[in-house]
Amino acid sequence: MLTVKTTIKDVAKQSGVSISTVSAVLNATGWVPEDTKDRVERAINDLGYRPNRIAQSLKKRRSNAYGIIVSDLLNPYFTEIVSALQLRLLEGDKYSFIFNSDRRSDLADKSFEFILDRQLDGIVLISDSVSEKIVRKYSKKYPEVPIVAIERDYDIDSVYTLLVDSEKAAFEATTYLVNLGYKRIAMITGPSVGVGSSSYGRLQRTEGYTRALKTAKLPVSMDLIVEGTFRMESGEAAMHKLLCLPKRPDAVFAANDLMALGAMKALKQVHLRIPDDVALMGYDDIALASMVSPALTTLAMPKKELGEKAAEILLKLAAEDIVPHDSSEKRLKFFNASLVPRDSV
Amino acid sequence: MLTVKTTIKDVAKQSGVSISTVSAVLNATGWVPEDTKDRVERAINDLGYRPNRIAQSLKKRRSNAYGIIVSDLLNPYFTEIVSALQLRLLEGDKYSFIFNSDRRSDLADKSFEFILDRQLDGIVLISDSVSEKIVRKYSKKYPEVPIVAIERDYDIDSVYTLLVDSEKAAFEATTYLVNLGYKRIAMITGPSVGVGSSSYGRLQRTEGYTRALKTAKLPVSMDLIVEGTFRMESGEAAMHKLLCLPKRPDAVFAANDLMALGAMKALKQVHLRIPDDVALMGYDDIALASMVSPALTTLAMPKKELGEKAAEILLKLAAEDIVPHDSSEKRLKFFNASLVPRDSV
DNA sequence: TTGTATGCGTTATCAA
DNA sequence: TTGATAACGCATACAA
Repeated sequence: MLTVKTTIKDVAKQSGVSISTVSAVLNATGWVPEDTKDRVERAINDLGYRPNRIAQSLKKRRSNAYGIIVSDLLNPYFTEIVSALQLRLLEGDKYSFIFNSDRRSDLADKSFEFILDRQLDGIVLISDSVSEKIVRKYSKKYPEVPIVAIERDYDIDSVYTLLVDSEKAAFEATTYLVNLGYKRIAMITGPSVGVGSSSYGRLQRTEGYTRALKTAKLPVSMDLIVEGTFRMESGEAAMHKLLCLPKRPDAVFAANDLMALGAMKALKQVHLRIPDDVALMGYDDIALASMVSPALTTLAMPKKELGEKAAEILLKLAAEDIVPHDSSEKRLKFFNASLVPRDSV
Repeated sequence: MLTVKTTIKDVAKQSGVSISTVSAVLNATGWVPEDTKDRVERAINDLGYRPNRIAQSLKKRRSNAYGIIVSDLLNPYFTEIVSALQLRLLEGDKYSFIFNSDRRSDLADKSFEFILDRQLDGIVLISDSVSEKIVRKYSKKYPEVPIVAIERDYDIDSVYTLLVDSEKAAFEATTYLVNLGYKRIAMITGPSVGVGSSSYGRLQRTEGYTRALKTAKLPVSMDLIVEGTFRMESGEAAMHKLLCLPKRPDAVFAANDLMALGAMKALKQVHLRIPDDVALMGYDDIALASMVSPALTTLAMPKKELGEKAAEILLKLAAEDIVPHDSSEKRLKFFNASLVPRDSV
């Protein structure tokens, strides 16, 4: 857009100094005497001058801004992570842009390229928005742009990876149900194809569930494992499917809260009591989980910690002004999800 | 970040032509013979060349990208609008960045400046994230950058404004409750200070409620009007306050769904039945409203339409390549919210 | 048809 | 201390 510009040149003319002097006071580089500094600052104010960030970026080859790619803005799990991440970044005086790929991986890949082409200083990938192929390609092409992946294990050395040990958490959750005496524990899993299928936690959660059943010498029945999409409606559909079974489950473990909420709706529709008829366990601990009734027992993902850790990695790298691979920072970090007992179990 | 660059120059050298030829094939301007075009394209591929968008922006003075500012990413109402907006923009081959001001108006203002300084091609403000003062200042300073405001009436001529007639909707909703025989209808309003207080719908909703009561010759009691923050917890707190009244309300109209959900939790805590003991009406129709139990009766904000309309205004302006004030487009557009009867009333 | 030269708004180097 | 001036990577008017 054709911007009416008041450039550094105008400021220089107005204050009767050269542009390099103006630049010096703007960036606090070099020493400028108080009086000229005042003159320049007044000129800046009078003209309402603001440095053109695009020109700055072109010259400095850094933008002071980061990109965040998320696959589904409608899932509170993501927005809760993003909120923490952005806030922490802002405290470090860095801006961030959010890209929502809206569950379409082609968009995620395009966004990823777009970010890189705009020379953002770093990028955070949450869950499985961007394909491994693209990340691999660009991490090689732009080795100096740090990439932080949350809940996605790219198996690319240069990528900072934050994972949650979901297998353990799911094992504990399922064992908890077992110990309470539930015998037919069903699971609503994440999708095996499409968005969400490559998130780190997806398989892990199912594996933890399976291991717990085996450990407890309970049968693992394929009938009791039904696949969802991580979205609410899919939880509802999955629950209906489970209710059609000749012998319905007495407990259901959903791979995320949204699906658990969907399952809750399905149960209420057929007037089954929670937890008396069917117990319900979710995963994520989104804000909503404690608001519904009965309040949802779930596994708390360390969303705030994940977001903040990602921000801190980025901020540290920026402060050290080093290329990612030279950092002393460990590249792989594990977090834990913890059980939050509420009324639905 | 020090990007290893393969520039247009490298491509030119590799393919044995000049940079202007490369630029010509890249931008499809001018006529380049097939064979040289092929050579250039092969070189681009071999080198993995990608145009530097920052340099492009600096030169072309447009970035092909838009900024979206939102005050609370955790409120699904916003993300539902944003999703529709982004998708439509993408279909028009435009990118957009989301800024979440996280309910802090200072951040919103800073983000707004940041966007403008980065010469994004336009900006969408949702609800009341950015202050009027800042918008006024910059709309004057950058008259060529279109600004679209959703549910916020800035009273600045150049701003495209999309509003929903909430007074009418709230009137209808309240009248609906009256007609069903409810006599003590309470209202949980939006905040009179802080984030949300300047959103267009806030006062409107309360006014529609008041007018409906007056029309029905029902008393308007200040005790029955309690203020929330548009967040879930505030709805819970407000409901508790209402329940402490000597005579409790038989219906509650919350100014948004999130607060209605909070109120629902409060009611369940004290084992009051919905709608038998207390009926509940929300506003927004977020996805969740239909999932809770009882399903929430609410007023459907035209979120998709609002987002898409904003995108279309921007796309149209970009296509016409005209400055905003010369557009034939009407600058103020009203939408309607419609009643969605469900089980909670 | 292709190449050269200039400028977009900054920052940074180096003389003065 | 301050001021020219050369990049940054690209697009484009104009020349060849």
